[in-house]
Amino acid sequence: MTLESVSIYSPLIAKLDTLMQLTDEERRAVSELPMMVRDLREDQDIVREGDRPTQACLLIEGFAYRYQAMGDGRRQIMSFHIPGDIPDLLSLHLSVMDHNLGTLAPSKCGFISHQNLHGLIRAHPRLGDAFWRDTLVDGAVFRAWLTGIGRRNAYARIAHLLCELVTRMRAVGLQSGNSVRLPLTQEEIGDALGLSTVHVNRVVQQLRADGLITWHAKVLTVNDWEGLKRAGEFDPTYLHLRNHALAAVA
Amino acid sequence: MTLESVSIYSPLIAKLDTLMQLTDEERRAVSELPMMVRDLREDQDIVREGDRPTQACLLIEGFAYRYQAMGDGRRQIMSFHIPGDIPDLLSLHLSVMDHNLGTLAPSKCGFISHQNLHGLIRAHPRLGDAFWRDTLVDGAVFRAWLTGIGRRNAYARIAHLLCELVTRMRAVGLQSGNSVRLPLTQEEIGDALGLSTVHVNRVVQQLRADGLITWHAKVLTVNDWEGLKRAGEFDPTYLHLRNHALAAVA
DNA sequence: CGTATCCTTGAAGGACTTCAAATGTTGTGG
DNA sequence: CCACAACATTTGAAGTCCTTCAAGGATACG
Repeated sequence: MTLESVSIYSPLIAKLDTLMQLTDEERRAVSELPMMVRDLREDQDIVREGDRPTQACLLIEGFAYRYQAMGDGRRQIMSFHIPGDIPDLLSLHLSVMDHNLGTLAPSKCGFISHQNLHGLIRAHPRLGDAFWRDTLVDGAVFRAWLTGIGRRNAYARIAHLLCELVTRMRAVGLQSGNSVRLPLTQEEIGDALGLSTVHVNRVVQQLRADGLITWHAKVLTVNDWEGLKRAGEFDPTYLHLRNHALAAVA
Repeated sequence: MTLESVSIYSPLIAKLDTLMQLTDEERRAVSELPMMVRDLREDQDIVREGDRPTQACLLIEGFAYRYQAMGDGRRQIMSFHIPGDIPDLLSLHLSVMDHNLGTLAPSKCGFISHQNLHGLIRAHPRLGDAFWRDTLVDGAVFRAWLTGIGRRNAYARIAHLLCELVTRMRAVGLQSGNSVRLPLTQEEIGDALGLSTVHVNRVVQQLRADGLITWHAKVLTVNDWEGLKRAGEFDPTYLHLRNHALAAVA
């Protein structure tokens, strides 16, 4: 990728590139997609349960997450999202949102109307397949989380989540060395993995003591990748990354 | 639906009907889809983790489930499937299976080649949308399970699962009165909800004692639908059923 | 530099698991 | 149609992983 091609479309193209080999023509079509760009603060809802969106939200910069609110004020976080993701792409074919989407950090978002998305897909069926594929990978991640919450203890669960996030960020070039910028609190980790904040804290300390990670000031560094993978029984197959993207993970 | 139209395609058409209003032309196209029909015994794997299927499996009769095997022999069940479902439809765009698909009861399956499925979608784009939509609902169910396993206690979790299964079966006409045929063991419930068999047993007894259900000889009867819904905090929105299918649930 | 947020620590309690064994049910072949 | 094996459900008791409650530090940001 040349320098001049770095734009608000770069994260999306990098992401699509992990899903499918793009032609120049397809790359051009994507980067002509009309988009309304907005800057969002931290902790802001983008779409809410019950909404009927007419557009989808491409995350360009920042960090987002999806969650379901319980009756008693607790919540279950069901996914974290990084630049290039379109977390509510499912609204293209599911008219009513069954969960919320919000930011975890100050973010830049590009809103794309369903109409334009449908048009792009009609003109470029292979891109349609890539988008469909993207929503299927989304589902695969839910399945992996199910296995973690249902059958793994807290230590393995947290290790697995960290492996997933690092792998996904590396695949779209968001790492620097062995570090990634992770603007997550321990409370959010807990809400994602079905654990209390207190317990997350104790387990994270254990991961540090075991020499697997250092995590400070929203920067996560993996000191022992093999060890962390082993601890979380992490196998990246379920992310269905194309080989070149997996290779970046080593 | 007239009597003469009852065929091996009926479950699929009933299912697609919960997703989208079908035209007669689309109905005809679906029922001309070439299909290799096979009868399967109970407890038989249909597709395994690591496989690269070239066909998808339509469940015509019986009961199926998807699961991931852990290193230590335990497993996490991630979904249950009823006639009309195509549990491995995702293989259409995800080349490698990241989980297993098997039968829970003697079943009749129709195997449809990816090639024919792609052909159908090309000729009838609206059906393609319906299939995409189906995989999105699949994902919505995973999210609902995530919330259950992550944040609900055993009592609510089991109640929620029973509500979901009854609702889905009713939507395609598989109920009889307040009863459905559920060929699930308590062990399988446990493997799906992240609970031990022993604990499932105790909680099911509680549900019975509370007058919500009777469950015997693989037949589940709901005695107090409102009570069961309340116990599981069940809201069917996430199943994204069309109104007519939801109405059948009352 | 103060205040809100996040991280950390200790202690007590609870939901669920594990182990072990008895009882009940279903299907099969003699 | 009974006998028996295989499987599923049920019960009891002990233990554990994780939660909850409570409070003290550290860190970040205006």
